[in-house]
Amino acid sequence: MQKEKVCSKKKCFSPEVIKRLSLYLRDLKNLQKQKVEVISSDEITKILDISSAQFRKDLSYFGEFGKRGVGYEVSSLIRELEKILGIYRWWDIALVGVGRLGSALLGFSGFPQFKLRITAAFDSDRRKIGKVISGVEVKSLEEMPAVIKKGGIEIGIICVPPQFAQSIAEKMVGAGIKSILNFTPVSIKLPAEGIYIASVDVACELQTLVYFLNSRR
Amino acid sequence: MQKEKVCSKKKCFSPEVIKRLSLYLRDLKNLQKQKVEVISSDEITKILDISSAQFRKDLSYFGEFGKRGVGYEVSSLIRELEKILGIYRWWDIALVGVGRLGSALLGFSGFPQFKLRITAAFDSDRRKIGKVISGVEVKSLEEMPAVIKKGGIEIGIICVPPQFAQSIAEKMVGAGIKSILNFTPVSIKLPAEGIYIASVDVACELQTLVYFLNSRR
DNA sequence: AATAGATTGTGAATAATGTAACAATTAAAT
DNA sequence: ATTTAATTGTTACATTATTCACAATCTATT
Repeated sequence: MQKEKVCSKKKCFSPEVIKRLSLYLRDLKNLQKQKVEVISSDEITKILDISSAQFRKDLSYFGEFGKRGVGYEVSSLIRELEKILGIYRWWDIALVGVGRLGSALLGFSGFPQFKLRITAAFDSDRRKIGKVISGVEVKSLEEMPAVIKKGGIEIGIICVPPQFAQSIAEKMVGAGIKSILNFTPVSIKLPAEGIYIASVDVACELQTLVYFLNSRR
Repeated sequence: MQKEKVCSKKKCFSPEVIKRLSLYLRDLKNLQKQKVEVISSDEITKILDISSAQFRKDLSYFGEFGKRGVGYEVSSLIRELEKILGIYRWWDIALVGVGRLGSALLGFSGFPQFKLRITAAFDSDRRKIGKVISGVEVKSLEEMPAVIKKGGIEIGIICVPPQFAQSIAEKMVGAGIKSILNFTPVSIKLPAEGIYIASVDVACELQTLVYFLNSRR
């Protein structure tokens, strides 16, 4: 992922645009639950804490979805964003490392809303293999490549202990995984082009907060 | 947090610099475990997948930590980064919402390395109150303000169901919390100035991956 | 002591990103 | 049928972030 640019019909834009788009979608769905039917760029960006120009510009890369003088119809903008983001079919996910965090993710209720589902889970610990967690059977690591290939799974989540992250990532890519969400606190290096890696490092997030806390004295 | 700029002795820089600094620290510690004693900006940024100029520039906002012609002494750069990031004392954290994710975070082993520790946990579920998870006793939500005040806790983690996130955040801030890590899939709005909020939304991260997967066809 | 090779720190140049401003359009009010 | 008020889509502009490029400095070698 990193800094490569993306191009649509209109122009080139940064991956940040896509991140924001999925935030827009999230908050629009929340608004829909609150029975909001129409919203202006000004109102929604008050919630999101960004400028209304940015919201409009982000959308403009993909088309015209609002009505001048009126705003955006929530339900139709949701549909359009889902189309843009690829939420028109279910996306299967393979998770490796069924520790505390892995188990928590297996039970995460926020996935179906976005047509995401973890359909396979793997661990090297014999005691975990065979267990069913939130409806998903934990399989042995040896089975991973076959299961990923057979299921055509393209998304992987890594929550193994850090020392195994790199080799698991390589195995995943070898089996056909095209993008990875990495929860381990290590940088993963992949030689293959076109594999996307996103990382979540809780300690790093907190450290950033600590810096700002500390700098205010 | 968002887009406000930060200033040190030298110049103004974006919060992104701080995020990278904590990544540098993380990877330097990993290198130290591998007995690497000196490293050049070129070598470390190969691991990090950024340009060496960026690494050097990021550091330059805070001082000169390398030796020309040689590189950076790993242990001393770690010390300097810890100083910059505020890792010179322990930082206590209050966690609200002891569900699957909350429990996972309570047991997360990556915190002590960065002098972070969750010292208080709260939940509204009577069945959870009184339980001890990873050495931390779960207390009732009603006790939260007093415990936060008494302990001088300034960092909060929110992993409650989304509908409660906003009010929990407000309560936390009222009790003295200065920065929040939000794991719920909602935008939190705080009127108070100078409160930092970082968010981790797993579904959004995955959606971004899906977009890139999908756009490659 | 001088030279060669390596690597930092940083000002200047470039590239990317975000914002402002306004014409175009809509709907409601008169 | 006009006018008014609202709000989008987009171009031009401003700001911010990243990279380049090279003088300064260090170590090792001759």
